[in-house]
Amino acid sequence: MQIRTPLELGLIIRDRRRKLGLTQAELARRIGAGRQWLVAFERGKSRAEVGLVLRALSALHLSLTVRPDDLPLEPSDGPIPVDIHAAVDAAKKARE
Amino acid sequence: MQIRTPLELGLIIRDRRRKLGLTQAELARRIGAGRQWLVAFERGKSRAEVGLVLRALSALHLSLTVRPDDLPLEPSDGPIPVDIHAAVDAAKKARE
DNA sequence: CCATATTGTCATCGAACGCCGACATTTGAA
DNA sequence: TTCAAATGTCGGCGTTCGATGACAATATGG
Repeated sequence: MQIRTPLELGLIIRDRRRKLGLTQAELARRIGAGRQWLVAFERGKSRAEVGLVLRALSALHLSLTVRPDDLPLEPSDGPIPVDIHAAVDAAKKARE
Repeated sequence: MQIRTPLELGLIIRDRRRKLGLTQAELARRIGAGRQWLVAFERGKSRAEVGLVLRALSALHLSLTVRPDDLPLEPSDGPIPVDIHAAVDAAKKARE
């Protein structure tokens, strides 16, 4: 599964946690985090610390892979390229 | 590439940034972060916020994928399973 | 339905964040 | 080597984190 945003990460972890029959409290305990941290993270908390996220993935036996994005299999009609400048600018404005 | 720790993530981003001929200041500017954040993150900062990390990956055209860890191709002799309890406990002690 | 477990929310608090400016160090090219 | 660019470090500042406990709301099953 392709990850683009913190929310996607949260949803994936939520689904996996449920498939494994774990409660939020149980998973939180296993990764050494507070239960509320998991609640917020599964709901897309963007400022969650990456160390805890990696521990959560590990505890759920989910492996994370990074690879170059180029070399599109379908040259045209692939995923729409994101203009990160626009995205960041929009985010900054949204912050007020 | 398989990611297990924040440091691995930082090193991958550092390598990619260099391959693309970007300076820390340039990349930081593009993702809307301070230059010092990138410095710390590339060196393994474990408490970096995940939102910025995802923006960095995106800006470098690196795609992130998550998949279940089971289904080992080599049933025996594969990667050593991590005892997350021990890992978390060790980390907590290391914190003092 | 009711009882219970699970999940979500609130307020508090110390700790660490990320930003910034300034400076030290390292790197790389002329 | 020399010098400028890039990288690393420091202190200060306001903000937000994540842990905790307590409570409300929402599943879940008997």
